[in-house]
Order: sequence, then structure tokens, then C-alpha cells
Amino acid sequence: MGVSLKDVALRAGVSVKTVSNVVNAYPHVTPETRARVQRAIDELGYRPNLTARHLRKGRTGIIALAVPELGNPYFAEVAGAVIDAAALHEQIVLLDHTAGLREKEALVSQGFRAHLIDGLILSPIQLEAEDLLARTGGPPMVLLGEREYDAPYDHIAIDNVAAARAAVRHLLDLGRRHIAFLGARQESARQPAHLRLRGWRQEITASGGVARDALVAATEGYDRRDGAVAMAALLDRGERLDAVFAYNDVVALGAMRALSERGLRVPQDVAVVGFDDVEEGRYAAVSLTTVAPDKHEIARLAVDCLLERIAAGSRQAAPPPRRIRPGHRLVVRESTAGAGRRF
Amino acid sequence: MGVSLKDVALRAGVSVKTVSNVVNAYPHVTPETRARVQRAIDELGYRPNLTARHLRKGRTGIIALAVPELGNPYFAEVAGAVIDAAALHEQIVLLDHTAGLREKEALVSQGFRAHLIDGLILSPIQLEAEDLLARTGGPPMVLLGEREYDAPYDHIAIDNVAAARAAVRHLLDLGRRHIAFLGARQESARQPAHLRLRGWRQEITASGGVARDALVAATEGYDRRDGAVAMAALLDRGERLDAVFAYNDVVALGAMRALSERGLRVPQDVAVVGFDDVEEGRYAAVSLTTVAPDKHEIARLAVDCLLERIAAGSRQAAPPPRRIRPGHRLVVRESTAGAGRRF
DNA sequence: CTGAAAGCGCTTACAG
DNA sequence: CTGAAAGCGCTTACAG
Repeated sequence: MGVSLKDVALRAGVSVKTVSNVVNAYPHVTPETRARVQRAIDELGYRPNLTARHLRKGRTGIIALAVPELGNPYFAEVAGAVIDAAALHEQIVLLDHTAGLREKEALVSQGFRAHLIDGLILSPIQLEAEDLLARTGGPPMVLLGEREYDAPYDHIAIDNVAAARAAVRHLLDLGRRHIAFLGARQESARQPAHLRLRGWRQEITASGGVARDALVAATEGYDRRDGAVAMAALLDRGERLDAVFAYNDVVALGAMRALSERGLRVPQDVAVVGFDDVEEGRYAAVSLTTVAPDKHEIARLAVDCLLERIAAGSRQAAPPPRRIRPGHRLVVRESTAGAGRRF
Repeated sequence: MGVSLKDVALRAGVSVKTVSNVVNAYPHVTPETRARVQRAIDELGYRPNLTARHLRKGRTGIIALAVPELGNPYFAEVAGAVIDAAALHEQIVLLDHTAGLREKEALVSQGFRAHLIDGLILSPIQLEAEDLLARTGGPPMVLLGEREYDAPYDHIAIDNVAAARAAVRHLLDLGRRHIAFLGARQESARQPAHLRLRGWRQEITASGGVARDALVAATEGYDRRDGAVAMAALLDRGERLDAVFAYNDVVALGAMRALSERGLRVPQDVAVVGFDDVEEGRYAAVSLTTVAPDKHEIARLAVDCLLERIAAGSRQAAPPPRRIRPGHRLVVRESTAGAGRRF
């Protein structure tokens, strides 16, 4: 059905090689030949068949991005940034979501769609190091996010401990002394929020305070409902608290909702800090103070890194696995300072 | 580098055809042969090369989804639902965003990545009918969303006029008589929010009221900031109003933020209704009443419809373009009723 | 500067 | 039930 190189060659009266040369902007073609071929291309409405090209070249120009949940605006925003970053390199993004399920994450990391994709950017939540070690073959992979592994893969993540410490520092500077952490998983052993929790602990301890486990609230997942439920549970337990540092923005937003249902004011009664800087937090009734990772830098680094790995795939010297730290900053808004900036 | 059918065939001592038969679960293979081939596959770690299969079959198993903006949670949620619906049919989703730009929408509709995708689901905002008519060739396409066209494409959209009328009806039933519409584009000629605006107008008129143009607030785009800016402008003009019907939830949320900055209470002073039922609206400080389209049904219908078109592509009788109406309902929450349900 | 030919890895009539 | 062979549409050494 489609028009092939051969059809164009026939029409232009040249070989397919010459048409291919024109299509691929190969420099050494006489202007006359080029013009003749171009005319044939236009007349026939020829479009290169990417599948065939890919089969031949062994690369597809497609990279996969697997995030836990598109319903979490942080991942939606990152996905958008990755699509844009990839487009700069004429790469297309195949999007997958894992629901934060270990099996799904493992499946994806195992090269679920190998041969279809040149590489994979994975943002794991539950994946364990052993899953990664079990990985054999499969295309190049770059990891994103807080989880860290002793496995030979590039990892792009802001300094989560430092960022968490800065957030807690900010609350301490405000005079808050009873700072809860919201968003630890139930099972203490496998703790995705490990680094942020550690930052919370370290900063409180460094300030001479006591990081009380009773102020660490477990959640099942990391969405708004989890935040609301955990916050309510903490309040029901009668814990005394004057601040909350949440694992991420949506958990923080859910918590704020629970606070207001209890008649507690933010920030007067309880100051709240989130993590992610999603658009939504800026327009909340009380705008949300948050740790803002540079999402565009994260996306750019992830794509660049992955493409580098893909290019190196054929050659000998691949660089050793890297840990790359994009920038981040604390954005102070109303949820910690009545007079903070609004947006 | 990879292991091919031929390698497996060599190892198993059969022809590639036989291996292919086993891989594709062709029934007429003797158990012994099958077992032998399977063993060779396992030992070699063979994985079919999808690119080659696609080249041969003329289908790639990839469908593209183009939405305006992943930063808008409605589209992120729909994208997630489409990915899930596609996975049910073993189809993979390539995601693109158009930023709601006409050129980008036109580019995508023109079969930007033809040959790479079997079909396209497009959610246009600015695209005009002439762009669609200019479309020649390209893979099957299904349209999503409020815009309607006189062009031969399947279109999946809830009844926007009826849904808008129900929302306005709800406000009227509450006794509100000065209902603003938020989210019309500046340029009156090309009006993406056409149907919802029409619903607003019809219902007010039907109730014996007057649909005043002064209560229609223009926005540049359709995000939170646009909602906040438009709401502020309306209030600055001194318009008397006691309710707002917004083009979508994020516009409504932005408007609520602007209202609270002015010291106006929702719903006591101004009742607010949105459109989309994004997760975020349920957890807003004042939870948002909204029109809830059935996103999963939308996704399912879009994928089914597209796959049907793809399958029919080769055959003669393709069904005529259809207009399909998924379900929707009005979800009443705190922004219109203090005693409404919270989530 | 251009052409003829091989081959990427698969599926599929066509034989047997 | 299985095999030998062609071909999907492209790129790329290799000649000339």
C-alpha cells in the first residue's frame, strides 16, 4: 500500500541507493539528481518506513519511560519533560506505568519490550536490588528517583537527604519542634522513602532535638488519600505536632485537607512542607511550601545519559555507572509562612 | 548481537518455520518438536524481534496518543486509562503532547509518525476542520474531546451540552442566578469551549434567565493560572455573581484560589462547578463539584474504536464515521453544597 | 557521484 | 506436520 524507496527510484529513474542518499541528506549527490529525486518523492508522497529503517540499523529511535503512576502530577510533569527532552534528539517516548508494583517494575526492567526500544528510563518504587542484579541483557537503562541501588546503572536523583534536611531546617527555623514525617511505608524493611526519612531524622538530631518514631506516619501508597488518612490517624492518636514534612506534595495536600477537616489551621497550628513542587501546590487554598527538584534538568539528564549509553553500546568503553545529581531548591509558600510567596 | 529465529532453528535442528510456529503458538506441531524447540529457545534466551515482525506484518502494535498537556491531570488520567486499555489488546502507547498548538495538532494528525504507529488517538484543542480535511493517507485516527468536526473520523465525547446544562441546572436549583462561565478563549471565532458555553447559555435561558455575555470570562489557556487570572478580572470588573461554572477542574481550582484571596467564601458567597473530576478536586480545601466523564469508558471506547478501524483498514467495508457518547454524571461536593459529600 | 546486491529477522504462501 | 524460499523496506559495504 505504501510508497517505497523502489517506487521513487523507478519514477526518478535512479537506483534505490540514490534515493536513500537523498532522503538521508547524504552530501555527495549532484543537484540535478537530488532535484529529480525530490520531485518524485513529492509527487508520490513518499514517507520512509521507519520500521524497516530500524530493523536495518538495529535501533528504533524509541525510548521507554516507566513511571509508577501518571495520576501523580509529579510523574505526569516529569513525563512531559522527558518527551520534550527526547524530541530534541528525535527520539520518541513510549510510556508505561507500573502502579509502583514490584513485579511490574521488575518486568519492565527485564526488558519487557526489548527489540522495540533502544533504552529505558525507569522510576522504581518497590524494585529491589536483587531484581536489578537478575537483569540480563536488555537495553541500556537509567534509573530515576529516590531509591538507590548497588547495581551497575546510571541513577539520576537529587540529593534527597540534603533536600529533606533543608525542608526540616526551614521548619525548625520557624520555631517548630514537633515535626511529623508523613509517607513512610508500613513495612519498615523495604522503605522507599528511606532517604527523605533519613534527612528528617538527621536534621532534627543535628538541631539537638529528638526524632520520635511516633511522629513517623505510615502510608500505604503515596497519593492524596494516603496523606489524608495518615494525617487523620496521627491526630487521632493524639500526637502533639506543629509541623508536617510529607514524602511528596500530594501526600502533603491530602494531609492539609485532613487538618482543615479537624479545624486546624495551616500554617498557624500546623506548618506543612511537601516535596516535588507540582503545579497543584501553587494553587492550593493555602499554597504549599515544597522541595522543588529541577524536573526539566532531570529529564534532560536522563535522556542524555541514556542516549550516551545507547551510543556506547556498540563500542568498547562504556563509562562506569554514574550517580548524577540534578539541582533542587526549597520554595517557601503560605503553608509555612503566612507572608510567603503565593505562587 | 541478538539471538534470532535462525539460531534457535540451528540449535533445535529444525527449520525457522517450525520455530516460528512454536513461537506463535501455531497448533499443528508435534509435542516432541515443540518441546525441543522450546528448550532451544530457553537455552538461548531467544526473544522475538518485534521490529522485524512488524515490518513483515505491516503493523507495529503501537498506537499514538496525542493530548494537549500532561500537566493537566485530566489528560494525565486519561492517558493512564488509555495505556491500560491498550495493554488489554497488547498494544503499546506512544505518548505525545501538542501544547494545544494548532500546528502541532495538525502535524500529528497528518501522520507525523506514520509507519511507526498503527493508529492515532488525538485530543485536539485548536485544530480546525480544514486541517482535518487536508489530511491524506496516514493511519486510522480517532478524535477525543469537546471539539466536533465535519470530517470523516470517529469521535468519542460525552454530550458536552447536556453535561454543561446539568451543571448549570444544579446551580440554578441552589438558587444562584448570577452564574459566570470561565474558560472561553479570547478569540470568539475559534471557540474550543463552544459546547460547554452553549450548555451554559441554553440552561440559563431555559430557566427564564438572561445569559449575560459580561459573565463569560475569557482565558488564554485552560490551566490553574488562567482560572485565577480570569476570576480576578471578573471580580475586578465588579461583576455581581454568586456562582461559577468553569470549563474544567483546574480552571475552577484556580478560580477558587482567586476567590479566597479576595475573601470570598465557597460556596456561601460563590458556588463553583468544574468539569473533568480530577483527583485533585476531591482533596481541595473545599472539594469541588464537577461533571465526571467516565474516563475509563472513554479510553476503552477510543482504543476499541481505533483497533476496529485498524483491522478494517485492509478490508472493504469500513463503518461510517461514528459519534460515540460515553457516560458522565454530576458529582456534588462542598463547592456547591456545604453538606455535599467530601470525596 | 551512482548502482547492484546482500542482509536486518521475521512471516507466509507454497510444496511435500 | 515440516521445509525451502521469497519478501516486508530499508541501509551499507563494495564496485565502478
